[in-house]
Amino acid sequence: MMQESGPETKSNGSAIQNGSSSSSHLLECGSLREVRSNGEAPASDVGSADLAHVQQQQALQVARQLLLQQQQQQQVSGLKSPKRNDKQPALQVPVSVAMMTPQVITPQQMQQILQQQVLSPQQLQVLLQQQQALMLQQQQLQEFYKKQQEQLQLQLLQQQHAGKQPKEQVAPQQLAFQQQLLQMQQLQQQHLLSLQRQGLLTLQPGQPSLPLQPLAQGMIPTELQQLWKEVTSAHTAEETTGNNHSSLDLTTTCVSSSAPSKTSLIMNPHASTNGQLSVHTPKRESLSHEEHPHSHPLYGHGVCKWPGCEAVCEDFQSFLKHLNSEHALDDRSTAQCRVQMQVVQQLELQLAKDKERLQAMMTHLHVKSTEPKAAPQPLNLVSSVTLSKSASEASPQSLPHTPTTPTAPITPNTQGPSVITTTSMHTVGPIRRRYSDKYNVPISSADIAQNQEFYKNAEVRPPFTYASLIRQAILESPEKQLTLNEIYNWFTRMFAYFRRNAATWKNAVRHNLSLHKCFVRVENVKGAVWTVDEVEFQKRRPQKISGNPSLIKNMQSSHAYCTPLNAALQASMAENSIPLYTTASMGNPTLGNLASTMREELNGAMEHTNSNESDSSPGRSPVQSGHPVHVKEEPLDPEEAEGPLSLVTTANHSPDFDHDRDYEDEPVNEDME
DNA sequence: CGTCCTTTAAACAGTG
DNA sequence: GCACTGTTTAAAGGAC
Repeated sequence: MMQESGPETKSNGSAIQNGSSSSSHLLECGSLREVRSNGEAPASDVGSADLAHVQQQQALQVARQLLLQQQQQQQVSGLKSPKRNDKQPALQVPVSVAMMTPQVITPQQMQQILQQQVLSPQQLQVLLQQQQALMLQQQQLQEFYKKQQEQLQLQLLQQQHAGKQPKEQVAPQQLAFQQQLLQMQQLQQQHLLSLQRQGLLTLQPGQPSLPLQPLAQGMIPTELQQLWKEVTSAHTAEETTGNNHSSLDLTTTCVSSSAPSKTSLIMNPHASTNGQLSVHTPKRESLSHEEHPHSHPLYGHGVCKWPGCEAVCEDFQSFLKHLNSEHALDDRSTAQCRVQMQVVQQLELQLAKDKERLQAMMTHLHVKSTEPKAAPQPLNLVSSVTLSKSASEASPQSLPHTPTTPTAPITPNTQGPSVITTTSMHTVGPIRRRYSDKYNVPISSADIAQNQEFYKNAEVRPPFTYASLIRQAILESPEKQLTLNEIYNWFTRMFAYFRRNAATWKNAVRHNLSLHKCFVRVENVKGAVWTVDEVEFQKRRPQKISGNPSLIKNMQSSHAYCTPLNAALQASMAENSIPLYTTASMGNPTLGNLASTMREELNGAMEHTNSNESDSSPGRSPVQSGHPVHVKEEPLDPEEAEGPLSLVTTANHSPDFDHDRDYEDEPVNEDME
């Protein structure tokens, strides 16, 4: 492309740095195991009998894990094993390796898929989010481990002063605990699987005894908790902690994420930042919020996020009051919790299915990509599957720009989830494929919104026209008007794709602004701003409606419930005929809340999520789904843009992007570590 | 095949 | 003179 000769590319040479965050986490996670044995912080009062007991339990646990793993590998082989690395002994898969399983896609494959858009962005987004969740768990585990080390060392110091405990007993104890940690790591992956398979059926708050059985195979949460307390709390070692509540807690949260993160939730206030997949039970909340008041998953933006509640709570204290009064452990809460559990369960199921599908698609495409004729950009790859740093080094040949590293512009302030970036997906390729024409459907807010996180990070060309994007940018603004530069900024902020080749797309933006009558230039005090003439915009809408049926389907379904996650899920649901969604979840805001909660937690920063009203704009889906309905069956509400999208606008920690006229030159460095 | 639409590229003018 | 903004033209490609 010739755009490099444009004036705006002059300084791009040095600006773009390679992303560094993604791989390091994996590496750290991987190295955690090796480091682990170094911990020499001894500990406390656990007698040797207890120790023996613990070790016995561990042996049992390991055996059970192995069994479970084998079972899962057999039964779920369709899901993940197709591309499993065979030299990796199944029994020893550390979590860092196991977690790579979803990423076994080669960058080539990923790229091709992205370019061809055979996957709906929603599906990819779901995948990304799931990966983010996993990575977050890793991080939490790390933090947890560090904390544990610190505490153990503290206790060592104390005990050395007290002359209480001989050192010999401490080392094996530490070792035992480290083994526990190791197992916890190893269990993360399989636990996810087990969630998918067993899910929340086991989570019955009213029946604490029942749920433990399947989960305990992997976790033994009570024992773990007990062990922790024994090890860490010398002064409370005598106490028995395995009461009903604790088992309920552990069970509940084991469902939500994983044992390690749950443990950290309970015991390590620093480790619980996000619980994306959490099912929030009252009990758990009461535990976690005490120590982590700023990240209560049920509280955000002054609103109680208990499914279906949305009560306004000015501050956190009032929220706690509200939570304890309105959502106490009663029948109603329990029922709601069950519903939520089912929702999550379905989500997990769906995730599993989508993952399987993705895997199959990847496999399929990989075969094709090796064919001689294909491979439009055979060198347009990144080198590492694991989102490693080296990915950025393999710059696409036909794109002289150093690849930008969209290292999680999503959540600059929450490094955790952002680990999963699309570093491995960057570079759309030298040749702009005109696949977007297939989707030359004027977008609605929801369309952009549902994929925003995806496009924010993946350098994939959004399948929306410039006009649609410009309109979206303008409508999203508070005053429904933007200067040209602000439009530029919106593009770069919302789409990783537009962080390069600025001369080209900026020219296109200007061209579109001038060309389309729907964009009205308004002289302002401080210059000129651009606004949208919706009538004009609507006039040009009934265009060809063709293209990917699934995409359209996604669009359709998403409009009703707006949140991106919802959209993807619903689309997939529909395809997979999962009944619960259409009945239990769709009808009430539960799923919407869940989805937005998940999104929020992943985003790290967010504004209100009015998933109820936001941008459903039901009048749009017929148009977009190909039904040539009359253009203005519904007065187009400019407010619609303030739904999910505004949510993302604030996801960037720096709302002021006026500086990013040089965005192309300095892309998203802010969130690099 | 023609038309419409979109994208890309480029030239040009006005302005600060 | 330069950068930015805004307009306009042209060409190409895809969809209908």
